[in-house]
Amino acid sequence: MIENKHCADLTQLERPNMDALRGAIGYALRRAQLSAFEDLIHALEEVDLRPAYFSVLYVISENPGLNQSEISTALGIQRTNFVTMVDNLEKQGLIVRQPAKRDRRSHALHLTPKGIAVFNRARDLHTEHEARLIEKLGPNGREQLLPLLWRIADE
Amino acid sequence: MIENKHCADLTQLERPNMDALRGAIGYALRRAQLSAFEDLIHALEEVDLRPAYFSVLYVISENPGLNQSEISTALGIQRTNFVTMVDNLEKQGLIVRQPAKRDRRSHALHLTPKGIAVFNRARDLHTEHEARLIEKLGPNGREQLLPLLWRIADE
DNA sequence: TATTGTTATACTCTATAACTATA
DNA sequence: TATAGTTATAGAGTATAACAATA
Repeated sequence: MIENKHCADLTQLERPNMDALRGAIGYALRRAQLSAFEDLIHALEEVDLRPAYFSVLYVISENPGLNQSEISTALGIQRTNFVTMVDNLEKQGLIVRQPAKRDRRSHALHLTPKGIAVFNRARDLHTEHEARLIEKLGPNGREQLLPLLWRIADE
Repeated sequence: MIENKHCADLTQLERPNMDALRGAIGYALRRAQLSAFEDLIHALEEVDLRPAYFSVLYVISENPGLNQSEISTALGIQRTNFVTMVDNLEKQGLIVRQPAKRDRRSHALHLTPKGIAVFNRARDLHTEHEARLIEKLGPNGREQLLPLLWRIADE
């Protein structure tokens, strides 16, 4: 008798056997990514940024003056969808499109002073998020995990 | 002089410095998950299944007769969105909603004979996909990676 | 001719509120 | 009163095709 009659109704749901799926790398990657993003999305609400927008500010911050194609390609975002993201970040007053000198087709992206301030706060929030993940992973977990993930992601 | 004058035009794009982002666990998880799914999505095209639909067939296959809430909860899919997925799988003739015996509100899900055949083929395609990931990860890569991912995903 | 940025568009995924029938 | 399933709907995110300006 596994069920306790006194509290059996607390959970009517049968727990499916998930053993095989939990052994699938892609499924585990998906669930881990969703769990990590759930935490990050919540953490970045304070600065009104979604994870993808934070990553765009990150790349611009470390590479000011690059054009949209260079940034979107590096992030794995299609140019066409990147336009909307740049529009939104510009509306928020966080970045500006400046006329590029060498190629008049392209726009050099830069953070505004407000963009720098918001990004600095976002980076702190992200660092706290990262610390929570590292605590979950345990000793050396991050150092083991990162190279494995990039072996899958690179190329 | 890094650029070679004879082939400099092959890549006009400057490569952004991505070092900091590549050290972020969440970003690495995202890129790895997208890369893995790109392969799986392509692999499952033959059987006209998306990864999430394959995971549903997987759970039903190993747990026939469970209701929609039990399966969707285990997969982290909201009940409300799960309805459309069950509709689509039923339209494809892969599963059936059967009247549950104990609770007339719920539907017991089962694979049809066609569903079993399609799932068996999908599982083979998935096994080949998994082998490609394992090859990328190298020796013991999978055994190191899986527990780390579930440490992040569980709870 | 090729590339940068853009618009338009469509499809998938995800999230919330409210309803119905049963429990 | 709570739960299983459903509907409706809105917002992200993602994909393709086509265009103007510039290279």
